[in-house]
Order: sequence, then structure tokens, then C-alpha cells
Amino acid sequence: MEHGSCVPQGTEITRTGFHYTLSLIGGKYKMAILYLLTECGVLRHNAIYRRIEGISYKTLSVMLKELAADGLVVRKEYPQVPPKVEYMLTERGRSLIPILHNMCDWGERHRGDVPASR
Amino acid sequence: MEHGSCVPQGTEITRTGFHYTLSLIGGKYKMAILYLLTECGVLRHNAIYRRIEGISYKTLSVMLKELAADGLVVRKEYPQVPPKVEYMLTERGRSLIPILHNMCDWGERHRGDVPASR
DNA sequence: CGGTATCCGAGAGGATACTG
DNA sequence: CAGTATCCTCTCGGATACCG
Repeated sequence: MEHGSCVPQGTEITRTGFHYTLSLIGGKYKMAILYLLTECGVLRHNAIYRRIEGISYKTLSVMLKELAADGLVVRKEYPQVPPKVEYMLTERGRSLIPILHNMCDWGERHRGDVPASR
Repeated sequence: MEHGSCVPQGTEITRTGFHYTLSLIGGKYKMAILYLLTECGVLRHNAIYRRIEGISYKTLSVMLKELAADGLVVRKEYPQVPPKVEYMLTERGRSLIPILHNMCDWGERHRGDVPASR
């Protein structure tokens, strides 16, 4: 696999592929949401909420909205009362999964390697 | 590739492997620093500073200190005047490179796929 | 049920000035 | 040259309250 530099001199850092990717999956919860959807296929808003420890209702809404805007998840709304909304991964979203796996694996393997870890 | 869930129910999110990894390479500049060191081998503080657009002197110091504390880079100080300090990747730091490449590649390939991208 | 609106605190990172 | 010390701003995410 031949790579040019991903951080060529003078490149504005926020325009690198890395930072584009980070802007989509970075932050505290997005990766967890994507994972849940990988494993469960389709989930309602409340189902995600219950499975992610610590997230607030509002934050989950914001995260899902951003993920949808970035084309990583699909939001399917059923016009009924009470409302029902389902979320699932897009093809684009699924293409991120190997990367998430890599990062998880690396973290699991290397956590604790550093004596006085932060 | 067989994986268990990286986000098991009830897991506190900040203790997942993913978030451990993100805590090391997340943020605006760390990945750029790691990349530069991959390509150049050994660099002085000022050399890194000149190659990363937008970073402040102080922020670079903080980033390098954290990367060193996390065992990803080595700081080598020459006790002379004027001071000379060199930075290079550790083995642990090098093991992260494939992940950085993955994220760069994905970003380069998928940037612009979304119509009204943020 | 699945939101939005509003307010707020913590932390990342920037600007500037100073030191060995 | 390399690094602190302040101070400041901006974004992320949390808390609470209200709406269709």
C-alpha cells in the first residue's frame, strides 16, 4: 500500500483526511452509537438511550442528527402517536466499522502499557 | 474477524478501548505530530512547529508532553546552550500508524460524499 | 415517545509575554 | 531554542423544562 504524506507541509490541518474522519466519529458517544447499530441493525431512539451509559436525552438527539447529516445513519420516522423513530446504519456508516474495530482493538491491547497512565 | 462487543451494555463509555485510543490520538494536532515523526524519524521541537500549520508554540509543547507521557514519543534532551530537544516515535507510537493511515484513507475517499456536508 | 429550547460548566486550544 | 505562565475564547456535552 503506497501512501503519500497525509500531512503534507503547509496543509491546513483541518483539511486532512484524518480530521475529516475524526469530525465524523470523534467525541464521546458517536462511536458507541455506530457500534450499537452495527450489532443490532435497527434501533429506536429510546433503545439507544438505554444502552449507552451516561448519555443525556438531548445529547443523543444531537449526535443522531449529526450522524444523519453526515450520511452515516438513516433516520426513519413513523408518523403516528406516540411517535416512533428508527435508526440504522447507511452503507457509508458500515464502511467505518473496520476503523472502529481497529481503534477498539488497539485500545484494548495497549491500555495499561504505560506505567503512570493519565 | 471475530469480535465481541466493544460497547457491551452497561459499560461506561470512557473505559472502552475506542475511547482510550481516542484519548491518545484525538484532538486537533496529535495525529499530525505522529505522522511527521513517522515520516521524518527524528525532529526538533522547532522543526515540528514549522511544519504544522496553525499550531501555537504552547499547544505543541503540551501535545508533545502528553504524547511522551502516554509513551508514544520519546523526548531526548541535550544539555547544552542553546537547548536542543529531539522527538521520535516509540514502538508503541509506531504501532498506531496503521490506524492513522486507515483514518486518513477513509477520510480522503469519503470526503465530499455527503451533499450538504457540515 | 421523541424531540427542542435554554442555560451552564469543563476543557481544549489560541495569544501574548516572560525565562533559562 | 525550548519552555512556562496567564488569560481568553469556543465547543462539547450535561441539566432542566417544555412541546407535538
